[in-house]
Amino acid sequence: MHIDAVDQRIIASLVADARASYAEIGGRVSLSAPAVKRRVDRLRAAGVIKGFTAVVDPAAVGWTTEAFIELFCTGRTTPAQISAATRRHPEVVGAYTVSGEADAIVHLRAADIAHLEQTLERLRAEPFVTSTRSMIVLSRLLESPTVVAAPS
Amino acid sequence: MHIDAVDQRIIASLVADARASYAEIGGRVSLSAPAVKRRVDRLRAAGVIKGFTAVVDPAAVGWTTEAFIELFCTGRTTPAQISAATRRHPEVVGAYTVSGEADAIVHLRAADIAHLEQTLERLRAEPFVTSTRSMIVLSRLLESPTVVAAPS
DNA sequence: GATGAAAGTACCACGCG
DNA sequence: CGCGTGGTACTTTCATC
Repeated sequence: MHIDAVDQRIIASLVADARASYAEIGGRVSLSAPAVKRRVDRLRAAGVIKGFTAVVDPAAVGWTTEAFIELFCTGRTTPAQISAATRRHPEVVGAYTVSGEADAIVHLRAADIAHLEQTLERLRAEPFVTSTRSMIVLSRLLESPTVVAAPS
Repeated sequence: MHIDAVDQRIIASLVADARASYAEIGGRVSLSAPAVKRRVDRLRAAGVIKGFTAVVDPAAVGWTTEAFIELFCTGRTTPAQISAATRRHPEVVGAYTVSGEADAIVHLRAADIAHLEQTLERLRAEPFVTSTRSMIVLSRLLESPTVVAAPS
């Protein structure tokens, strides 16, 4: 699947405002509304655009505490196991296997410290977890929903 | 600002599909389209809903490499300094000050390892950075765009 | 370009303090 | 009685063919 410069600009438009009309996007990229729609449909079908979502302030819905947890796992732990385990916890908003000391890093979001501690305890109870190292988020400096700029 | 159960369901609807029509959301929460629009406008004005965005597959736009970088800073470094510095780099998709050994954690997304290394070098060149520790992401197991479930 | 749907606006009705 | 919230009616804009 090839993504040209116009596709890039359409994607950038939708990332900036997913509720923009096709006509509005078309005006920005010099295309008619139906032409934009066809491209968007194609991008969605190709999996480039996975969907459209609202950006919600976590604090406003009561989730004020955040942490990154480094997971240290037993020798024979597969990414699939970690994935399955983290998926069971709704507090997990991100999970990645990484190189370095730790085997994985988990991004948690909870209502408060007590809730976070409780989630951490549940994570530590997973059989393959040997130890964890917590980094409580003191302040969120930056968080881009997505990035679409072309690679330099 | 008070968010009631209906607001929660509207938010959940929009997180699931930001391009849903007001009538469609209204059908789900038993409200008329204008009533839904009024609530959405109110939620946006209050900053609960920060905006609407497209969820894009980073790999599809050529950004295949990802890392978390722990930053260790000089004694008198303010969060504002870190924020300003990370904001200058488009590869930074998230930045947080944290408790623990490191002072901050930075989430990077780059085209490839070379691009990542180059970005890391630029970050390390910031005057307040004394050292860094990199965790290259081997696989992304999970990444929720947003969370809206009510705190338990 | 034409048609049907959705967004956006205006105005009125109801319930609560 | 004023304020908040919801509904209906209507106009304009957009999606879709």
